[in-house]
Amino acid sequence: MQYDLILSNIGKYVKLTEAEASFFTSKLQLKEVGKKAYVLQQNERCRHLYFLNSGTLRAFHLTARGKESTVMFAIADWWITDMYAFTNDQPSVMNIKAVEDSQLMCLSYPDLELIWEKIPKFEKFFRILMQKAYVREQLRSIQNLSLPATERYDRFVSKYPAIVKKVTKKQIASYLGVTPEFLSTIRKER
Amino acid sequence: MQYDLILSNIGKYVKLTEAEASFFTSKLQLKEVGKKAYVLQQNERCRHLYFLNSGTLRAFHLTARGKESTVMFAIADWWITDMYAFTNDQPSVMNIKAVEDSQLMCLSYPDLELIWEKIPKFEKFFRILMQKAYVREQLRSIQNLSLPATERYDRFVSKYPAIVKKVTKKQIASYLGVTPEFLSTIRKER
DNA sequence: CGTCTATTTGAATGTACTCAAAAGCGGTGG
DNA sequence: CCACCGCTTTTGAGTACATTCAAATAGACG
Repeated sequence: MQYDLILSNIGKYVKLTEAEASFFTSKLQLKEVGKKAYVLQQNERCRHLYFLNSGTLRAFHLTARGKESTVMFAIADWWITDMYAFTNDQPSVMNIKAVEDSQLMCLSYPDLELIWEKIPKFEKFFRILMQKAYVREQLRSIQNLSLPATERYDRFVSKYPAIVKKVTKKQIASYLGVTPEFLSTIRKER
Repeated sequence: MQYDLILSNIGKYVKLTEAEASFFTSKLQLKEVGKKAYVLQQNERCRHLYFLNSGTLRAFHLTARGKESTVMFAIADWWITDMYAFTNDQPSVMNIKAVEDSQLMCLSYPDLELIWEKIPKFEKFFRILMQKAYVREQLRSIQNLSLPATERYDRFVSKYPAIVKKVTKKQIASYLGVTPEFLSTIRKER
């Protein structure tokens, strides 16, 4: 049922007892959002950490001049939030918006703290989650600095084929840091 | 003495007993490196996590064409390693090199696992460390995508004044993703 | 079917790069 | 202690990559 995916996601890294699993799931809230709905608006407080049961979300930063920069995409089995805003209780620096109808599990920060306190294994799980997220971002930085746009596109397509199927070229362009027009000319060369 | 800085760094987030602190420090190895010495070479295995007691290190990726991209700088009180290579036991994707004479504490992965096992508080500490590192990288990505080089430079200078004092303009340029020549023209406008 | 947005195409522009060379600076050895 | 050497930084000219703007085409959705 609705908790299967999230429990198996956690189960990849730590083993929970029945009691621990049910304590954890008791803190989860189910949320369904329609395509184009905002899960989080920039400058709002970010109250929840989200886990995607199904659908696709996109996190993006919006500048004063209206330029969008995609921070990340999330599909089923991914965790997503504005980690800066969530953990520091600060106005969020990004929007999170549904690319298609999505079902998510929500976890509040106070509940997460309860979980950490009661089940230390969750500290380990989130340590691993944050470690992987850090490595992912660092590798992305290296690629952005060292590779031309054309290779960044090729690598994105081969690394995230499932995401490529779901999102628009314009959204990929804003993830790669190029304009949609330029991505179009890159793709023509392929 | 040599453990004061690292213990106070950890103490910001978790409280250790005397016994825990001494178990932890028993796993640390002191290392001194001279200016320009390599702490890690790209493609080597990355056996250690490092904490800087003093000095300055720079982590950078080197492309086939010889282009350097600075991943991060570290000064006293910072942790640094090739997190990808360290945690996955893979060939490292970056070099780590001393910008000036430096003193570091080294921790091996097997020892870190022992510490996690014996003192779960360290899972929490590293969860927080990884979380902050993730947030830092994510904010850097957003800036790289949304800001022109000139503003990225201004923000770097105001965010990391202590690092600016230690490293060359060329190294800052490779962190910002511009050529030294272009950074020079940016600075002229200031 | 009509509207809205995404995608493509092309022309003009600008930002950042390459290459070359001069100037500055720090370290080293005679 | 000073002269030289190597590397960093600056400067400038020419170039290339990527952007902006405008408009046509194509797709998605009600």
